[in-house]
Amino acid sequence: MDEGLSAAVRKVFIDWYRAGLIYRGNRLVNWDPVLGTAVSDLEVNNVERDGHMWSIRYMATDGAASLVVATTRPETMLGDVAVAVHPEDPRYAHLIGHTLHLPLTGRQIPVIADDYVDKDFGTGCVKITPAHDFNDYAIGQRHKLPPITIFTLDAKVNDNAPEKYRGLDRYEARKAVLADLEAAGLLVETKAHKLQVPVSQRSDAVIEPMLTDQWFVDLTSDVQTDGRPGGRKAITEPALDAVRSGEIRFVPENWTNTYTQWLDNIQDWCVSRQLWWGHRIPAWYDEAGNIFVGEDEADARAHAATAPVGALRQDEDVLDTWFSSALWPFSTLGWPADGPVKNERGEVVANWQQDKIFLPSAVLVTGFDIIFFWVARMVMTTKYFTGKIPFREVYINAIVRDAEGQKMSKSKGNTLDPLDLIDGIALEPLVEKSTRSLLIPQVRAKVEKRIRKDYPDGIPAIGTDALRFTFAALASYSRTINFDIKRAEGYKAFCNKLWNAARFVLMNLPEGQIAAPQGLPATEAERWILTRLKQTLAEVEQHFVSYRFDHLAQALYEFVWNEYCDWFLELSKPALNGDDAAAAASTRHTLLVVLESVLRALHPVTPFITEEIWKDVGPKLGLTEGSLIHRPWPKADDIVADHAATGEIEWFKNVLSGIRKIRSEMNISPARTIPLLFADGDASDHARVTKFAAQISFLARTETPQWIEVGTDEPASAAAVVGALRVMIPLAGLIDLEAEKARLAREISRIEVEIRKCEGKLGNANFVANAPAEVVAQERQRITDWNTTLAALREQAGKL
RNA sequence: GGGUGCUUAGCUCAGCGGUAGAGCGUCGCCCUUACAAGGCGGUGGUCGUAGGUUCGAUCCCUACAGCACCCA
Repeated sequence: MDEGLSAAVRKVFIDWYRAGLIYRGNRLVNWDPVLGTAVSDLEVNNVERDGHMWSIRYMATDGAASLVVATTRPETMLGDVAVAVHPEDPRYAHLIGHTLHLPLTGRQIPVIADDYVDKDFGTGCVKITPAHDFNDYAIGQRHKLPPITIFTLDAKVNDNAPEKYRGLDRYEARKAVLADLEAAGLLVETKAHKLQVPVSQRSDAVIEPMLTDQWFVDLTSDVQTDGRPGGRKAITEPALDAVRSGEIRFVPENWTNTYTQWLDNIQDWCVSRQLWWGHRIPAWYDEAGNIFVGEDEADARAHAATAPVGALRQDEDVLDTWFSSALWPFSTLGWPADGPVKNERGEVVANWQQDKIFLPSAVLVTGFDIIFFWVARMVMTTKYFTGKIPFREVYINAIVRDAEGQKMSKSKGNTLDPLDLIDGIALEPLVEKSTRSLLIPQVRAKVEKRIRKDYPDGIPAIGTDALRFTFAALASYSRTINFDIKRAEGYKAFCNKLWNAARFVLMNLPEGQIAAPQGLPATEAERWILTRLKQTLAEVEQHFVSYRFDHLAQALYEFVWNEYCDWFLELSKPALNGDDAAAAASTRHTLLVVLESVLRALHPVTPFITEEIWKDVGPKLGLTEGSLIHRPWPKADDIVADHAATGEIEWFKNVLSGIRKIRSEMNISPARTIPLLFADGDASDHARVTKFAAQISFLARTETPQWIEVGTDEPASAAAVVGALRVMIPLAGLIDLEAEKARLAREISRIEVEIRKCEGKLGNANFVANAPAEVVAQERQRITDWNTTLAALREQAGKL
């Protein structure tokens, strides 16, 4: 173990001990009889198991009466010290204060009254075994009944029990006890019962509550007997306040409740473990059992109030692993040394004097499953020992589950190795790998079956960037992520798309650097894509601030694919190949500039592919950083918006989509060049058609568009409507007249539905009176637009 | 028992008071000179159930159901 961190652990233990905040006590703890160690409450899982509820009769010593207790653990009766009933239970009021024969033991125990007892559960009588049940322990304390431990540390019956049961395992003892009760006629009833069984997280062994000597951190007392502050005041409350006051913020916010609720109900922290690895507890005992705590034996002696009796012996136990983890925020910065900390090669690895400025750090990223284990305890120790909070924000990420929503775990064989997702793996090796460590044949068969069903072709190679992008895209505020490989495959396609877009841009550039054009970019398409880039970057920045990586990934995905690739790259083709040299030069530069900004924005999410592409892109812009990671973050503010251009391009997209839709629905081959006519429309439509004629022809594969003058005959055509403009494709030889009529009819009825919805709203006096003016205005605008479209569609239908 | 979430298209998930969205799947046409890991165009949802608040509810409130997790 690293000496610097060991020093931190020792100092914390010793300081807390000398402040009266760590104590050694004989307490009931969660004992793992397989590992032979105490474990903390947090390391115990309660699982539902099928068991039994046994009813046992205890006879009163006066011979007149008896009562029946119900229990799920009959063997613990060997350690019973009383039977409790509810003080207001009329059935048993007459027995309170009497004594009972405890069967099989020859002991006598009292009947006591305690309102912990639930009158309606079982028989209303509860056997009290303080040494092996937490609730019973509390009752025992209240009634000053000394506990009787009946198990050894490996859960076998000990010498406090009658001889016949000694040495039996707790479950063998159960059988023996039941058999003897049965024989004595005292077993009244046996019935099936579902019960909560405490199970050790690490060993899966059933926990046995056991009275042992352990070390505890006081987190619950307000004030010590000598007047010094107790653990609640000194440790727990400052940690609560740090979050309650907003000094530390959880993202998503609702985890604040989880944190505060736990701290509000916290118990003292059992920090000793009977394991052979870990930080050894810096405590020594003399032959009289006195405790000496210190850096080492000499220090411990020096700080002792009394002289030790005989030789000192160090505690064999080690500290809970979370004890040292709790110190991470400051132990890693060199604390408790007050200067440079060197490693074994003499290199300075930390220096508290300098490094403490990194406290608090900005953010801790972690899973909600260790909010108690780790987050809360870091806050406690950091506040106590440095007076500062450890971090300002705690981002709680979701936990990844398999496609069926099951928590991934090695014992279930449903884990996915990230490397297998990145590189791909064939079915057989995947099956072998997933079942290799499974020892139970039934589980093995089940896992194999599931894998063959879920991944019949193995796992395709997703790639590092695509996997990273996938997790970003899945990182919403929800608490679980059901991992679906299909989603990752989609994002793999995105990486491919980006790669190909870059190839297109680069292959269209001449040798050498690409200079920026004088003044504004020459074309509206450029000014539009720059405006959209500006908006996207602004959005991305917001999503970083709010930790919405899913929205961030989505925004960049949409910009790259749906706008840059689908529209700008396509629009650049006529510009690059057209006659306007200035437009071509300007477009080349804009293609490059937007790509370079996108690479920067995507770099945190897809670091490798962006870096690789940038190696070619950066130099073309004369950038000197040499590596994408050295480039500054792209700022929305650095880009000039042009909203007029946006309007122009939106119009263009509508016209083009209209033509494409007709082509597709009328089954006109994409390769075929078709005639194109425009009719009606306003002055701006005329100007736009003139401006975009070449691009429309190029991208829609049409002949040069022609206008139909008002009043002249027009050929039967299929038409799309954009505002008041009719975009028409003559039918002759291309289109089925009936099919077009049907298509128009569908379109008309769809719009009529929309109009009726609008009319319904606007016809409602309450809506007009109560809704905000802008909502009403928006509704009026919509109905106007729909009516314009409808009129154009009807005119077109009439012409057929 | 206490608590916290979730329930939206076939699947995985966004949206959370004012025209229901994405990816994958699916259907049709296309190997069009960056990309078939692609292009273009479709299909698909009374937003768990029942009440309530509101001019208006997938969104807010209440109850219920189902699922998940946390703490006893």
